Amino acid sequence: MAGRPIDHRRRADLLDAVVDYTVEHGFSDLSWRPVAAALGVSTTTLVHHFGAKEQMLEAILGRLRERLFAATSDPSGERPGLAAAARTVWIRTSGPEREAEFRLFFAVYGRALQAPSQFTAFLDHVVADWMRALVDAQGPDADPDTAARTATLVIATLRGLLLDLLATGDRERVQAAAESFLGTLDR
Amino acid sequence: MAGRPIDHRRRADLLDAVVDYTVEHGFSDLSWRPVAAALGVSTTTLVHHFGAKEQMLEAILGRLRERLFAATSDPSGERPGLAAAARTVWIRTSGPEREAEFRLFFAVYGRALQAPSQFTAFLDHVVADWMRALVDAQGPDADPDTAARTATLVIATLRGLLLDLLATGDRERVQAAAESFLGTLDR
DNA sequence: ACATTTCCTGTACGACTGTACTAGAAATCA
DNA sequence: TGATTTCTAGTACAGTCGTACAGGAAATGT
Repeated sequence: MAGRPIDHRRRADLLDAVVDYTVEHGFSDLSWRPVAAALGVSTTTLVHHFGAKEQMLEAILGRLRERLFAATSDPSGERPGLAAAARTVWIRTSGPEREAEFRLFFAVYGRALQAPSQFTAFLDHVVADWMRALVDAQGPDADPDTAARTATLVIATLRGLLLDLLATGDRERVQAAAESFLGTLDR
Repeated sequence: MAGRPIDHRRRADLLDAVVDYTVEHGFSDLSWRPVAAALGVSTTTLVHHFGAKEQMLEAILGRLRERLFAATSDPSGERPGLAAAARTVWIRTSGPEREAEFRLFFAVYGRALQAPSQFTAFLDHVVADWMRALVDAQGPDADPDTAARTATLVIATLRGLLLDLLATGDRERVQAAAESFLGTLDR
């Protein structure tokens, strides 16, 4: 009963590097050998830590979700109301810092829609996570149905605007539409 | 100066069948041999008619765009106003008949965002086509800037809602949000 | 020191990829 | 009929894919 202990940090570091590579090089053509070459390790090292390729994809998606959630969620425990929460989310998602990660996000989203059984974890969270946050932002006194309807609308609009921005790069037009929408939430 | 004439209809029929296959089997793993087997032809037949694989992908995307545009655009030359136009678009896009095609649409959209240089034709049209239609629906007297802003918002919201619907299948919640949004356009 | 487990590598194998090449059948004009 | 072009199929080739296998180095408990 002994042996070398499992190095969990090693796997976490590798996963972070793999996610970085995926964000930059895309997700559809991902394969062991180019990733391993970019990280300076052998393909068998990656196989050893992640098992099958499908398991590595799951790990990548989970890590990506952690990153995007951490980047857009507000660490402060305050409850600033729906309008302010939506405005914060838009500012953080539309900024150029997270652009590459959101391109990957939508690439995964689209692929998940065509192969739902292979991306159940992603699809279960892709709407529910933000729904929870935006419903909470409306306070405990809001009517649940209208709160859900409003949260749905906010998520859809902001994501649709982000799709437009990433596709066209026309920040001026998209930003004007976003401000118009966010303005309606203040009332 | 003779020879067998080029059979353009043959290519068009093959393309339609290939698009059908792509809608059903997805777009990321598309390759010659499975498609040819499904159509009952040889791989070299497909190569002969489409050239390189990248050219076939372009042809598929173009044909898909024609289908979606024909399915959502209103053949009547009337000008029913923005609210009615948006409502028509939502009804036609959210119906279950076109679900598989829109799953493919978003899969292509996501992939195009990660490899923009390979999908310039798609990205050039993905917003502009609907923009033109929704700006026209507002009539020639509308202020161009506000018309563009409103059209941008309508496209983004409807596409975001469609993303939600396809991901969650929660038609009741999404439909309620859509009606709430479409109601604001009537004023 | 020794057994045991993990970490990492190199190699190998079958499956699949895009596509170039060859060749026969079909359809046209001269 | 004959020349010419298209259509279709079969074959082959180099490359990539995921991953199974064997073995050496490192790190632990006994």
